[in-house]
Parts: sequence; C-alpha cells; structure tokens
Amino acid sequence: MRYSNATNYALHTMIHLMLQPGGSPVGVKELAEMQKLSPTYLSKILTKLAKAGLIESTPGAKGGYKISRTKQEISFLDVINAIEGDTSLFDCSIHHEGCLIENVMRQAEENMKAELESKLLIDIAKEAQAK
Amino acid sequence: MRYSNATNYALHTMIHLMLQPGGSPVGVKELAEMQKLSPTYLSKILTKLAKAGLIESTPGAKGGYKISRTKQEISFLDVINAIEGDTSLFDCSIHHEGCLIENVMRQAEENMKAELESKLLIDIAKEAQAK
DNA sequence: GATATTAAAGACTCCTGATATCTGTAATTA
DNA sequence: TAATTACAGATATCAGGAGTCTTTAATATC
Repeated sequence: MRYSNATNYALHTMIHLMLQPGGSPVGVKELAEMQKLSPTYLSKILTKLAKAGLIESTPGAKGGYKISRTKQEISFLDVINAIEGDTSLFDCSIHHEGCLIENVMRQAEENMKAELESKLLIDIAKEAQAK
Repeated sequence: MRYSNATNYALHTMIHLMLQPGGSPVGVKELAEMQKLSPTYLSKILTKLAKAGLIESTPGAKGGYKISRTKQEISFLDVINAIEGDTSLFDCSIHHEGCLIENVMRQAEENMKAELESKLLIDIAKEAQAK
C-alpha cells in the first residue's frame, strides 16, 4: 500500500503555487510541463484541490489557479485528504463492532496524521526557496 | 490507500494462535473456518508469516501452525511487514535525491511505524481473552 | 458582442495488484 | 501404507490507479 502518484503531484503543485509572486494565477499548461504531465490529467488533480478549498480557479483568458487560503493554514494533511479522500487505513471487516486490532491500527494512523497536520506547506516552500 | 485484507486476516490469525493452550499446532482448516476463508487462501498468508519467522509449520498428521518466536517479542509491525512487504508509503519519483516533501512524508510514516512496533500482539491477546 | 483562452466534467482505455478459489504435488507422521 | 498437512502454481475476477481525449461552460480582451 502506498500513497498515489496524484498525491505527490498535488503536493509539488501546491508548493509551486505558494512560491508564485503576486496574486496572478498560473495556467494548467505551465504547471503540467513542470512535472511532465498531460494538462488534462493534472486538471483532475487541481479540480480536487479546488473543491477542497485549497486553491481557486479562474477560467477564461489569463486564468489559472492560485492559492486560496491563507498560506500559513495549509498542512500536508489537507492536501492528502483532498486527493485521497479521508479514508482510514484499516477496516476490520470481521468484527463489526470495536475490534481490538482495529483500535491499535487506528491509533497508529492517528500518530501519522498528527504529524502530517503539524507540517505546513509554507515551511517547506521557504526551505525549497532557500536552496 | 489502505492495508490489504490479508494483513487483517494475518493479525487475527496470530492472535488466535497466541491464545492456543500448550504447544500443539493448529491446522489450516480450523483457522480458515474461523474467518470464513478458503484454506488454500489462508495457506498463502500463513506461508508468508512462516517465512518471516513468526510462526512454525509442522506437516503431516496432527500437524499445523504455531507461534515460533517468544510471544513477547512479536509486534504489530512484524506482522504487517511480513504480509505487505517492507515498502514505504511515499516515493517521490520527480526529485530523485533528497526531496523535501518526501522527507516530511517519511517522518510521518516513521511515527506510525513506531507506534505499531511498540504494540505487542500478546497484550491484545490477553485483552481479548479477558472478555 | 465575437473570439480566443482557459477551466470543468465526463467517458473511455490500459494496466497493475488485490482477492480468492481450485487442483495437484511433496513431505511427514500416525 | 494411508491420512493429513504444507506448498506451489494456474486461473478467474474485481477494483482502483493512471492517464488521455472530447465536449462544455465561463471569463477576459479586443
């Protein structure tokens, strides 16, 4: 099991948008070329991010995408949930109520999610810019 | 993304074997009926667990499977690694060296793994038995 | 208002891996 | 020897990931 490629693309795209000077939106074509993806495929990912409220889209000429929320608010977990959906890593289909094994797995999952929620994109963006 | 059903079956089987009195092995048929699986399918899962050194198999009449390691040593992570393989949840295929995003994801994964390594099957087995 | 530009949405294909069963073979013990 | 079991392999099915193409809707600029 592993996170999908789409999540990887989404994270990189978000970082890139954050490093964009001014409020001018960036077109899908430009974003797609950077990661060597087809614009239509990346569009699907961007649409998910937009529906989650992480970015804003403006159609038409000179349109594109830009960060919508205050940059300081967006965490890794926000992006992951937007793409993967917030499903749980483990469901015990055998015992339908209060499986002890499921409890342990859920607890471990929470530990990971907590870490991902505390990490903000803006910090990584600044770090990347410094290089 | 989620853990496979096989991991779920493996965990439940391990707990069951731990609660087995004495050192007598348990046959596949009995283990399979309990989880309503075909014996051949469960055999594959058991083989993985055996190759990982978590259980031992004795063929022949009155044969079956039993816990091999000292019970106190086996953690959730041991079982998961035996079934899922030791893969990482996130690989950045874009930047091949030192991706900042990958670093964050790996750190979060470590948090989860640490929790799963600290949880021992024997504790859950005892808890289940108390009920 | 017409046109060019861009995002949005849906249908579609391809492929991998998970899930699961059945059959047959080899090994071991009663 | 006969019964029981592990073990390997082939097969079928199904879901989801990955990605492309086409059409539709919205916006800005001339």
